[in-house]
Amino acid sequence: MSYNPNEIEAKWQKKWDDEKAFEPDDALTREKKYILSMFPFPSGRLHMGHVRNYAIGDAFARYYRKQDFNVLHPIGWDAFGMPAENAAIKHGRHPKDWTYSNIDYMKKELNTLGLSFSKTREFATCDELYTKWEQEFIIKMFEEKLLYRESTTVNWCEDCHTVLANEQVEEGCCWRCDNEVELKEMPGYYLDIIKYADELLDDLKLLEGKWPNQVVTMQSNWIGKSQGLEFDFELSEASKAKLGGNFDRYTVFTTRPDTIYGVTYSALAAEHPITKYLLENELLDSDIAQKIVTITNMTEIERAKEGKEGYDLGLTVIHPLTKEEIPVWTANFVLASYGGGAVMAVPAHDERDFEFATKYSLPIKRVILGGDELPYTLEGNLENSDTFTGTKNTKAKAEIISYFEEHALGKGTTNYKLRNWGISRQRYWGAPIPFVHCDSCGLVAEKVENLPIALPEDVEITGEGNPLENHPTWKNCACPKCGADAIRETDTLDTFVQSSWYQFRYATNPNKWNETGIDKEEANYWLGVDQYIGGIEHAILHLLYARFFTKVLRDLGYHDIDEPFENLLTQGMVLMDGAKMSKSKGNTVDPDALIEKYGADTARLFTLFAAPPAKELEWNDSAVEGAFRFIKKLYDRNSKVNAKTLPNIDQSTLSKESKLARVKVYEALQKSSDVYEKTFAFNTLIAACMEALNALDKQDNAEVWTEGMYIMLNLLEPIIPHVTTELSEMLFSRENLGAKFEVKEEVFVQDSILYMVMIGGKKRTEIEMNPAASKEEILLSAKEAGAKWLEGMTIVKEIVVPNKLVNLAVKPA
RNA sequence: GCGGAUGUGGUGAAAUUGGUAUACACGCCAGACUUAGGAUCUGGUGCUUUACGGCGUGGAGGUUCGAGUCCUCUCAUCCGCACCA
Repeated sequence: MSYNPNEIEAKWQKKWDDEKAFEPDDALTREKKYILSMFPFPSGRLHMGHVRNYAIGDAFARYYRKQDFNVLHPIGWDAFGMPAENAAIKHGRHPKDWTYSNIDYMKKELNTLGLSFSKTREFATCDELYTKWEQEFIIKMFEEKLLYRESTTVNWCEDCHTVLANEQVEEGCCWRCDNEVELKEMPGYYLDIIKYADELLDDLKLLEGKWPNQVVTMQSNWIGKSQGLEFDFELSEASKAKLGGNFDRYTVFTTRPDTIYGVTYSALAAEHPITKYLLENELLDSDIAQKIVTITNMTEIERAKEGKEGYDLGLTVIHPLTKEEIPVWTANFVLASYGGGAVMAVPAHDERDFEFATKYSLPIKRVILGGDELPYTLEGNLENSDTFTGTKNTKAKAEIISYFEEHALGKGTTNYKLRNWGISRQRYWGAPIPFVHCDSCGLVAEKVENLPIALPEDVEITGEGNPLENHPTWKNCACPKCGADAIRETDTLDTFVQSSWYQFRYATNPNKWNETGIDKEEANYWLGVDQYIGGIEHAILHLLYARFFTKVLRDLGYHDIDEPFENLLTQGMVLMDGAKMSKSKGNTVDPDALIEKYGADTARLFTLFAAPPAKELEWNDSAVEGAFRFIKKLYDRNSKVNAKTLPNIDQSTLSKESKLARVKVYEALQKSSDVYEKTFAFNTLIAACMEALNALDKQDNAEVWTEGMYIMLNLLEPIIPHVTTELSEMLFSRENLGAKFEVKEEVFVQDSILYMVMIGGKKRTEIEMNPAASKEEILLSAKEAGAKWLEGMTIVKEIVVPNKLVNLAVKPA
């Protein structure tokens, strides 16, 4: 019978379903492994990236199941989001209908891959039951003041008609549609992620060595912690008067308090309240005012491209130490969103300040010695700095902060680049934010017993405005506090909120899903995820938010876990002709067609064999053929097996070829645990199995064949489960799949050992030695064999590396 | 600019962590079987040289009996952040 993947695969997929073979054990007693591939967005069809992601995850899950771990390997659907609404706009389909029918279709596709998912724990994040618990968390966060509403300048994508979080802006463009992001002032809901910045940063240490370095550093840079001094500049009397007595002072932040005596001007952001006041009250020349307004209309990227630009505001402040009067400018390089939107400028020791001062002929005052050229930004002793003169600048930082604190002029403080997470989206297809606006009570959280606040089904989605806002009745409600007529919040939650806690939802037994969002005991048992697998594109967004949510939910008492994902494997992209597969480029491979032609096992084998998982995977049709050939060959060799159990082999009776075959089989066995637990180099494990099969093929001992197949089918089962299970059932009644193997050392004992002979560091010849030969005997043989190259030479050093080589260092006699 | 990675045959990639570089696979070449082969099987395949040999892991040095692996410098490519005071 020849290999027929479609038949075999359908058979085992059905059997696994019928046997409910992959459900975790409800008794939380055994040691566990939680294996999770990032859940998919139900876009409509599976792509090769999914295949790779789930093939890797499945290999881990099946491996650990075989090692007797209690394995949780779930799947679900990240189901809210813009594409559902875009489909509605384009094809007139309801987002809910579009989403759930996509899920149905993709579920079938996933099923043909033979993945060992728990099927009872599957859910979609748009299920109302999921929304219900998410809304509960949101309300709790509001009660704990981790969630607040404020009106501020936000990133707005006109294409998506919604606000974006900072993390969702890539080079000034929307992460989803690549449209240029605009700035807009509007109210929204924020989660206080900055409150957790220190823990998020510090706990990265726990992930070192378990997460890719790159991801750890990216998160650390994104949080962007810096320490320094915060102090106030007091405005001069004349300036106070000019500002109508509305301002006395403003705060600045610096990481370089050591340069405080070098301050020659101060600069405010165009959005700073003082700048705004001057504009609104027409206290500036009209052409300057006009130019400042132009700056406020530009994004940060545009401002950066523009070069340094600024205007004298005609104000002065008092230097806190020298009491000198210092001019105040507005400058386009001062960011409104960081450090209070105002800076002290030290042109002598800061490149930006220097550039600006040079352009506008502002004074430059040197306060650190070292180098000839300005700006000087390296270390050195202070000068022109009153009592601090002569102190090393690194030391002076702390001393000056202390001085400010002692004299109540300012304080040491920490700043982060991280901004609070804006979670409102002005879209329909998301989880409604469970709040109500009441004329008398203000912002009120919905009562928990009223959850979920579900989406109305009868909406018109046109792409114009917020569909919930436009709905005639949905937003009308009673205030949960006073009962008066009130208006429901029409913003929905960012979809990243859903993916921030799904790992806990899976861990909760579905029979409790009605009663609780997260079961504490089960969460504590299953989490953290022992192996998380997904794309590097989530290095900041999802992975940072999920870490944050984990800590918040811990502090709200839902569980005791600090980090959600213990080990992270970021898989590389699937490429074709050197470019990422995409519909628009037309360089895609359809997984369905591939499975139809070769079967799921070939698809899985190829994706794991062609490259190590973290690397990019270049698609190659003929290499897919190669993977198929290997499976076919493996299948054909079932006729070589002559027993149903693992034979006891007398090593001494074997031919050289049979001995080598056993070596290869046991080498593959040795490799296996290393690959699953340390290196993740599935490609090398597969190569080792190919070598073993090639070596078996070069000999004809039926017992060696039986042993080889018995072991190899076990090793390959996590990678190509259908064909291995089929063969295993046929040959060994599946007993080898659960078997544990000892590496038999006698297999590696050789009759003779080949030593390489190096003379003068160059490989010259080889000698064959008895394994029991002494060092002296080996050297003697080596010298005999290498006599030709030793002529006229004196040996200065003799090195024997056991079982490997002899190296004779020589020099001319 | 800052940070993180990566550079090995025609291609995807290995190398027990300092010990015979190129395992495994694709491709290519030759042969067998075939009406045919884009099926299957067998053998070969780093470069160079008639040969002995020489040279080869981006480049240049260094450490070592011995370096793809360690050190110094350098080049190239990819990714992330980017006026964060």
